[in-house]
Amino acid sequence: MSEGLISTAVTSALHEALRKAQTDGQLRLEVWPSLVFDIPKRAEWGDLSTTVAMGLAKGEKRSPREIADVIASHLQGDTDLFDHVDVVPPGYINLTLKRDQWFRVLTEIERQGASYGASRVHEDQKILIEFVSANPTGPLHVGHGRGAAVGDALARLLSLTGAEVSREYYVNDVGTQIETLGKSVLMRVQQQDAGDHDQNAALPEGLYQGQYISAIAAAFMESHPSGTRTPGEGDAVEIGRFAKDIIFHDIREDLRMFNINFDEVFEEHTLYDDGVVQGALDALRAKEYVYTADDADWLATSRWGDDKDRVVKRANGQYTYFASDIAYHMHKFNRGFQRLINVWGADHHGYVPRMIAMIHALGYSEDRFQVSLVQLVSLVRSGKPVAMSTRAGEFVTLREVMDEVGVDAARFFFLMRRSDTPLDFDLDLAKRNSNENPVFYVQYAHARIASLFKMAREQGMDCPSVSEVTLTELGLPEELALIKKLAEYPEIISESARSLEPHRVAYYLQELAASLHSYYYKHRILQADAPELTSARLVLMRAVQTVVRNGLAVLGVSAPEAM
RNA sequence: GCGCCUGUAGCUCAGUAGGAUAGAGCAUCGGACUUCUAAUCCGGUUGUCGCAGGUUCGAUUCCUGCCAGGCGCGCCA
Repeated sequence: MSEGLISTAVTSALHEALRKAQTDGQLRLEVWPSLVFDIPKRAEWGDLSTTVAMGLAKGEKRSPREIADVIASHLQGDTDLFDHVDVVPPGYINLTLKRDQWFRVLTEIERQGASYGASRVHEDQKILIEFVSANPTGPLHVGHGRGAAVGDALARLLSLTGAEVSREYYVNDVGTQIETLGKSVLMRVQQQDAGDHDQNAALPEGLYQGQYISAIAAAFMESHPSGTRTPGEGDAVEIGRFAKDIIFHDIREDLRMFNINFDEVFEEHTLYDDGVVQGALDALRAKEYVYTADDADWLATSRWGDDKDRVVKRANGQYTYFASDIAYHMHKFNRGFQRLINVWGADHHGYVPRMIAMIHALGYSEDRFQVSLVQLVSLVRSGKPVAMSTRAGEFVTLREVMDEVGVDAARFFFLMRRSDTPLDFDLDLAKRNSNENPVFYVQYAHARIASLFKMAREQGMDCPSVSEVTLTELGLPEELALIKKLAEYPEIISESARSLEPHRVAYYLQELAASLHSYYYKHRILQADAPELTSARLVLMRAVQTVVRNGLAVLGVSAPEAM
């Protein structure tokens, strides 16, 4: 788990201390403990602390205090690393590092630049992240936007931690949906053809209601000039395909504008065209996981904890969506992906157990499949919720939100809460240019530093490299606090990637920005009469800027040079 | 009825692979602009971590039961 420079050094020191205690016969260590550090809540508890002694007490049959003393005595020998080591009841070991150790962080950030935070925790994993996958029957709404932001951030996090990641969009283009879409457009075409221009009249229950249907109808009539005949029922499928192409084109356009690009768009119909569905079901039938009952075909998902078995082929001969999903996920594994991550709306959570059962049926371990559930977004304006009703087609589109608040604010807001909790998206707040707005606050930290460098250049100062400055000039508590914050970043990234929780990065950035603003306000950086101090501070500022930029990049938010 | 998620300060939310006196932003009150961006900063106030048990040296975190809210429970997609 330890990925940062400091924690790597401290972990190996602790490991060494335990090993020595063992060879000296002071500790038995029949089970080797996991070496975990916390950042203490209070400064007087040191830079890092570990509860390892408390965990060992039972196995060693000694008090945590005694064990902590033994470990601490060995750690104290490492005078390069530790300034001092304290043991505090009931058995905490609190570590305070030499200031020089913290300065190494600045060297590391300068050396790694945009790669600072990267690691190899997911090395050799080939991961497929499927997200958005909205049906091409209407424009993307804000909920899709949140899923898009989350999926993309997960992709960035996982590839930053060493995985080979593919972003994929699955298009449901089989079944009744496209036909329903076709019927919806057809009705508007017929209306318009009959000279009825009241496009607000509701369509029958079950059809798509939005304004975009009328627009597509108009486009259809333009490309299929009338005069020959009025389109009828038989044209629904053709019109459906026509509409799907337009809608999907617009979806891709919205996503491009939202700064999200997919490596692959996977169309459901190819699973049927290429016999993948049939092949998957045959294979499962050979293993006796698929059986026939009541004229339908079932997958025995209850074998793996699902409430009941699930139909894959209906009595009327049609396959269910689940059948496509089985084939699709088998196909994902067959393409060489070790790990599959699906980002879904939380309203689909009931579908997860049968998916997990299916993964077992296909012969894979369930830890190779994860679903990240993304909860609803409610828009708030002037303190009041914005009315949204999918039924009446009155949803707010992703495009509208992007147009109103901008891509950066939208992405940051979608990612600043844990994705499995509902999100209140305050449109007024997202547009505000003040510290109340977290996106602004973080971006401003970056811009502020950029502006500082501009000013420095105007005064003939370039930002020096770490090796050229006297780092001991950085003696203020706020400076050390900033460096410690920067040192945390690699762990934030690896934890965020491990737990599939990008919001941790958003929180971290707000904390880092707060430390920066506070420091910047209190202490002047450019001081003509103190060139050594100025140089050291510029180096620190550049490190902060690098980390802010890197963190924003994980969220897909820009880091402006000026605001 | 069954299942999943959620319940932490007035509001919006972090924190929880068990650890020390539970945090942030907003709101509110009071301060700071001869300054590299005051687009900012500093300080004060705020808690039965839904309730009740259990496991543990130690529980907001794990287990059980309840309460409240959301979502889901088709040979729909």
